Amino acid sequence: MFRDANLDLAFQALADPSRRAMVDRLVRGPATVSELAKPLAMSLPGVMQHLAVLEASGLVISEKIGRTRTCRIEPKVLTRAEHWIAERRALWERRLDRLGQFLEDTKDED
Amino acid sequence: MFRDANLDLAFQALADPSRRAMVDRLVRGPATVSELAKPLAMSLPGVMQHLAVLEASGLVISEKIGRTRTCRIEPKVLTRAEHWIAERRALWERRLDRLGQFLEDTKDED
DNA sequence: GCAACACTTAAGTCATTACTTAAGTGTTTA
DNA sequence: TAAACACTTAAGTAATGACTTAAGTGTTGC
Repeated sequence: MFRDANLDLAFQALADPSRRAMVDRLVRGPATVSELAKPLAMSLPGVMQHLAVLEASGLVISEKIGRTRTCRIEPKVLTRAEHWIAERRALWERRLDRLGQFLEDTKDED
Repeated sequence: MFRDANLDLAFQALADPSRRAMVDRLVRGPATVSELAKPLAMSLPGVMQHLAVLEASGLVISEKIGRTRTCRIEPKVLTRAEHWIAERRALWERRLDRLGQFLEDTKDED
């Protein structure tokens, strides 16, 4: 449970606005490196490096055909990150409920 | 929509396993700095710096009473991060559905 | 009052990140 | 076949991150 390198890489990847923009583009369908680069005020090697981070995290996979590389989302890691947060929110809400119940139960005890 | 510094900070904060361990502890209820530090093989100033990152991201708030500082989760940012992912997953699933429908519709066209 | 306690600040180190420009490699098109 | 295209590699730089140790501040218990 501790030292989940997958989550490290996933959240790290999502922490950068350029990479989130790339993910945002890719959930709408596959794209080439150039297409991903177009809206980003950045050199192509810069985009490649972001892509490498996204691939290392497992959020994105890509395949080269001829001279163009096509990238697509791989949703498993995205789902895992979402679940990590959802579980913690559930714990937090459960605790709030217990707290509310406790306050309710002890409302007029003194 | 672009340049969402809140999400930058939130995902960045969650990218570190020590900070996730702290969040994990705090969703179960408030804790002092020392309590947060105990399971982390790290000096207290190290923990303080992680706490500063968590507070800067808005994931955690803390209050000092006497000589002890008590930390607690502030769930808004956690929820926002979860929603960012959930929206992208929804977009991705919607696209898969459209694609499936398209394949279904054109199944025996040739 | 003074020692233990619970942080807190400061400062230094080493690694990683987010870029850049320049110079490739292999593929396609005219 | 030569130029344009779509990356790709390499290398350099400035900033940020994740720690550390040492020294400090204010609070509490004896």
